[in-house]
Amino acid sequence: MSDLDDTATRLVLAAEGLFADGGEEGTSLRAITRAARSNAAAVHYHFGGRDELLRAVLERHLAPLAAQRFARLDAAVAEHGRPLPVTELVTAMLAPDLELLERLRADRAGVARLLGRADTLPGSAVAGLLAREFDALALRLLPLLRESVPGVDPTELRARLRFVKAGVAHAFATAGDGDDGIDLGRRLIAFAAGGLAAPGTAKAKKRKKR
Amino acid sequence: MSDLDDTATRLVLAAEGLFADGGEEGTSLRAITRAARSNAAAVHYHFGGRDELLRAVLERHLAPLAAQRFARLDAAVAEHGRPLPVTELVTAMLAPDLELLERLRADRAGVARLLGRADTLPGSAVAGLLAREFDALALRLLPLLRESVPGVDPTELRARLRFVKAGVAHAFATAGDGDDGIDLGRRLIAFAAGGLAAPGTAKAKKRKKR
DNA sequence: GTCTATAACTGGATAGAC
DNA sequence: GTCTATCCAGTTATAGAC
Repeated sequence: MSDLDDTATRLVLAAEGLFADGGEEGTSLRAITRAARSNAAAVHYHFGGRDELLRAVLERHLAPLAAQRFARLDAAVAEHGRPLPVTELVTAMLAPDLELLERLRADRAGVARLLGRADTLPGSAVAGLLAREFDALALRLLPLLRESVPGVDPTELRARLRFVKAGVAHAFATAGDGDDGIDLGRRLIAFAAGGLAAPGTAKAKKRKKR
Repeated sequence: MSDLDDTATRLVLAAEGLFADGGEEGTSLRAITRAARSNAAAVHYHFGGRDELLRAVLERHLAPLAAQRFARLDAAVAEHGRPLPVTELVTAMLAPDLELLERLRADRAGVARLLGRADTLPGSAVAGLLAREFDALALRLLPLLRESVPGVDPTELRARLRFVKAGVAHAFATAGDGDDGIDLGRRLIAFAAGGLAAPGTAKAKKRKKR
């Protein structure tokens, strides 16, 4: 661990703490450099500016999550075969997020809230990052989901995946609000499974054939 | 309409437009007063400061919504009696929001996105406002929901209501992203109804009796 | 790679005239 | 109620010594 007190690492960690409980726009570069016992020039040298530093903070958590989600899906398919039961599918796709949330809730709830806000942040440095991750996940997930929930239009399934994502983001964004207890993960999985498996909003189709 | 070009009204409207497509912290008081053809002193005279102006912008949209939701619920109960079918319950609680979203999507998507971000805004001027509205709605909704979805723990139902709220917020926050079509409202209602009605996460209960 | 010093601005707030 | 003028603390970014 030669980078434990590497300047760049100290900056990312300090930024994480301050962005977490001060808001992204509310915390200044100066506050960060003060906390990291560094200076503004170092931030520009290592990251290029304040926005890219925020991006680095988020990616440090999000990149591992994405990898874990894919691994869990592979494992679930290997264990249960296809079609995957909806609950297994939902559990596999949400487990890494929920485990991270559980880890953060104890002593770093602010970081969880920051991650929960991430995909609605106005700043452009972050936009796209989350969108690309969602697209990649949806690409892997939709074929499985279509088998698990037959009879629902694919574009509707994709919309439902977005709602599930919103639920996850909400769980992160409200971490530490008190009453959201330790069952939140199980409850979110049950809710998401029910929502994904709901009957489709079949309307009068305008297909070539009828 | 004596207040059409009232200074306070001009300020609120200008602020709405700029907060909407510039981010809440990204737009300055000066930009707002320039757009409203007014000045900083007027903002402080009428609202007390920049944060309270943001609060006024949000409340102008949120207050009518809250009233409409209660009215729709009353109407739904009057029409369908109790217990209310889940889909009717969900439709009644979400219709005002979805109609507002539809109205905004055409030419004021930025305002929709602002409202969607509202309950995760770090600033303290807004916090509590949304929380109080949710509490009031949940107080009215939970008794109805317990009848419509029997056999699920009340605290779990409350958690599910939060997930539904998150879905609504998400729909607003992503307004104008392109692919989220005109069916989003119907789809959200179907998803929410399915999630609310899902089987409870019954676990080994530790009750006095067993 | 790291720092100090400073440039070049913009922020919200307010006093006080009208 | 409305404005101008002003205060000053705050911001990011960078030049240039070490």
